[in-house]
Amino acid sequence: MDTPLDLAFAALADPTRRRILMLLLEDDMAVTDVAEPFEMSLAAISKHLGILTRAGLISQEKRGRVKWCKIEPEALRDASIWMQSFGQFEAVNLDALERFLDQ
Amino acid sequence: MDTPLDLAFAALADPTRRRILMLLLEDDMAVTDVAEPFEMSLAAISKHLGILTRAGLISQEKRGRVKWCKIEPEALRDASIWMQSFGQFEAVNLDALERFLDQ
DNA sequence: CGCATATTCAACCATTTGGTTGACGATTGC
DNA sequence: GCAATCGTCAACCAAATGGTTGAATATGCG
Repeated sequence: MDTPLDLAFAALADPTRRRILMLLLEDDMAVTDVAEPFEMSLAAISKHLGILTRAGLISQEKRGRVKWCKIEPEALRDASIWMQSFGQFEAVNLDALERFLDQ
Repeated sequence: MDTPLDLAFAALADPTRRRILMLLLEDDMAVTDVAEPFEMSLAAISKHLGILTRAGLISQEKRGRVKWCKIEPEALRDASIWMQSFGQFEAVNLDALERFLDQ
């Protein structure tokens, strides 16, 4: 039972997957072309793309025999919002406030 | 060889650890108190706190026999920046632009 | 048709992860 | 001093992760 947030952060935790996202930022790409710059098998990249897809960070559409990969930055929004709110509420840390006032 | 980004995202991928961060948002806490609301052993929580510490998301300071856990939102900044830039560059996706212009 | 290309599937493997339990070291309070 | 408390360590376990290879499935091309 992984939440969307679980899936997004877990997907982003792998450097290969972050590199893939960077590639797709510049252009939609076929699976084979995504795999080209990596020193690992096509099957491995295919798995990574599956993880990114399940996390909603990319989408894949098959046209003919090639499957196009497209970035979906929408899914990053929830994760980003989570992190933003995390940063904001920090101001409410009472211990830190008390220590500050005690100085 | 995990980068700071790897460590931060991996740490955030676990819901237990995100709950811990939410707890620590309200207050600095001792390890035992962090563990209290969770249905798992103290040792497990201690491990989670270690992971959060290595990721730089919290810091721990031992005063007497109790170890205080404090949130460190600074470490989220890099991850947040990464995600922000991810969203921004999206506008440069040429395929998407071309499809738009073709409409 | 028949071959090449694009991608996934299935089985397998080593390592990591997230949890447990029980023993242990450090600190505090009566 | 001694018992209780705080937290970690070590050993162990099951399941997930990230990779491999080889076979299988579409699809396109000459």
